[in-house]
Amino acid sequence: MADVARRAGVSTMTVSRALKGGRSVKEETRTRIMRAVDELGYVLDLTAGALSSKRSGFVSVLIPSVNNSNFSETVHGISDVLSEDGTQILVGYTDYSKAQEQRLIETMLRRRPEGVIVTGGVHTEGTRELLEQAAIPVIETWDMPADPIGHVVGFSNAATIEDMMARLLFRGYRKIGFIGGDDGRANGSDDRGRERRLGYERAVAALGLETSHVVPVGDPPVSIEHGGRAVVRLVEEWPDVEAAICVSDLPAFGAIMECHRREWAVPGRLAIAGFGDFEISRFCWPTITTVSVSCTEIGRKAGHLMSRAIKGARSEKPLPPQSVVIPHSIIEREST
Amino acid sequence: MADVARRAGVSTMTVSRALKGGRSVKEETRTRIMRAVDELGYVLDLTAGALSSKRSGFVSVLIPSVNNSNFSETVHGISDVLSEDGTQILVGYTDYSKAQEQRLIETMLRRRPEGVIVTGGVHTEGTRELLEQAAIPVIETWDMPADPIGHVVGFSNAATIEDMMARLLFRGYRKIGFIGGDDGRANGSDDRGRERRLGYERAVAALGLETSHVVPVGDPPVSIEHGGRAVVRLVEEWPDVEAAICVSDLPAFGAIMECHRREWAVPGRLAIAGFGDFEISRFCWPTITTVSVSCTEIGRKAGHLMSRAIKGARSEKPLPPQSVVIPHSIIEREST
DNA sequence: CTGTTAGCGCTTTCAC
DNA sequence: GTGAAAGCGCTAACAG
Repeated sequence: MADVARRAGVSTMTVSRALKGGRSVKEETRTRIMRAVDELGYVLDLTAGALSSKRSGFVSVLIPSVNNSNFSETVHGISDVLSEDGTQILVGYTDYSKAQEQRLIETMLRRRPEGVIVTGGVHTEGTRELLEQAAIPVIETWDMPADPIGHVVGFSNAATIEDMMARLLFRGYRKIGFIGGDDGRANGSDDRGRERRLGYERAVAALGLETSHVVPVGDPPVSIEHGGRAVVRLVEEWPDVEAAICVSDLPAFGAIMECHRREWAVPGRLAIAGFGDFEISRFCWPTITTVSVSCTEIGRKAGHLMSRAIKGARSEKPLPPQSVVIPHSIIEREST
Repeated sequence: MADVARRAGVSTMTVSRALKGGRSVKEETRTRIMRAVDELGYVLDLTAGALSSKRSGFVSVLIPSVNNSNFSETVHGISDVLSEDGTQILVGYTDYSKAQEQRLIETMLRRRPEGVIVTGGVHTEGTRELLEQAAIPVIETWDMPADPIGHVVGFSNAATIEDMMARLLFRGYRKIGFIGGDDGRANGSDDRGRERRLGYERAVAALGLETSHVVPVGDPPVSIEHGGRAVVRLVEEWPDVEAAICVSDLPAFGAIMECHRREWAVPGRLAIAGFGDFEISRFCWPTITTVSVSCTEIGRKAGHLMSRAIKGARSEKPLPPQSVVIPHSIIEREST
């Protein structure tokens, strides 16, 4: 920067201002500086800038898995919005493990992110302490935590499945099973899946169904393969079953393919519904009835909220904890 | 760090050494320091460390899209390997646009990454200049560039489809079409798709087929939906067609689902093959014949190579350009 | 609109 | 095995 300043005949401070844009630099001076920058091939060093200004320009984002397009879309939404502020994203994958989440947060805090966005509302005690100590904005997404750490952008996973149950009952189904939604295990737990199963169970109780059946599928990530095996078990264990709700569209798809193999008509012999409105569900045959939640919207809303929260923190006017509820809808398709 | 040093009765230098691990600090001193760290809830500031040591601990990774699990797996592989060195990843999505790629690289270089990993072998002139100026290790992946920037971890996309063609011919198919693989367009081009189409065309010529037919699908990302429409066009335009190779498993899946709808038996009426060995292809009905390339392995190999290259750069012994070829294989399943 | 001064919080380097 | 001094490259804060 000193080289650029010398070449443009100004001080480094003026170069710094010119490069940050907008602020109080005469147009002619700016032009001269930009020319010097180009001629020298100068690239601003944000590391030094971050140290000096105490603004890293980073936000940490933690999601359970790489291979779930729902979470990827949320990250995309966050990234789109925050890149407008020049904020970059540090992504971490927890593999559905809360211990791994804590480890990642520990590592990431060393980069002094200006905010942290996590998935879900269940975390280790250590994670909560780290985040409180860090004294930066925190957003929990994809769920409505009972005791939020900071801000929330989510929805009730249980409510989505209650709605799905209501819809299936309305369509005349009475013997409805549920696939997925295990409790926590050694390798991590699928909290959102468990919530969805709770929604199923609450609906069974509330709607006065006399029978119900849950087929667990093991540790997350719940995948296509699990759905195929689970649907066979469901039908074997409960031959009267008329419909199955899967914890996600992936096992729903696996279940449908397995039904094709066994020549069980879908929805004739068994209706199948999923969760997440994955691309696959729109083009599968039959198309899959599902719960749609805009994952990108979760990300965009979280991004905007984080942007506001960071501005608040910078100006010593912290944003009071916000809670944004993302709407969901039931999309009925051919599989029910 | 000064607070920790005071509490432990040492200098900041000793704290720094203790925190970096391994190096010359008496065990007892280290214990004392760690206790102080815990008591104070101290978190090391890597930003300051990076500035001082001139080692950012970052590597930039650029991939075309969030929503392609193949690329995500490659990132996962890179991240797994590099996290062992304590290196963090800055991911950028180019949306298949070379201009966007250049913009992202410009932005990321401001963080002084110690290396850059890009997807594909075609880039803007500006990108090449930026990377050369930066004088850091560069790895191109997912292709075998004619004129590499630095290192390469990839495979020949054309060769994979030539192999697929040979296999289909061996199985008795003669009238084989190709879906996808457009040339560049306004919104970016799918270079790997184009390479695959070239492989198809080379095979058509080399194997002495008299007829061939390509159905383009438009700008990437090529998706499930495109496959459904394209297969209809293929059959309408070339009623004799016996088999179709798709540029990826996603359109192959879409094509198969569309065939189910129209009651065109797969592979009876039309055999369909894809590329990428996506999870969907293993569980779809019928299961999909595909080209398998280990995406995670591309990532792991690139990660290891980057690790070596960075160590080389640090010790002033630059690693000469390496070229790693990732093997591929044809997986025959029910769809052919 | 521009410049000067004084750090940001660490690590390098050299000395002991 | 440990410490003291001197920055890394930028920007905040204030002055003009």
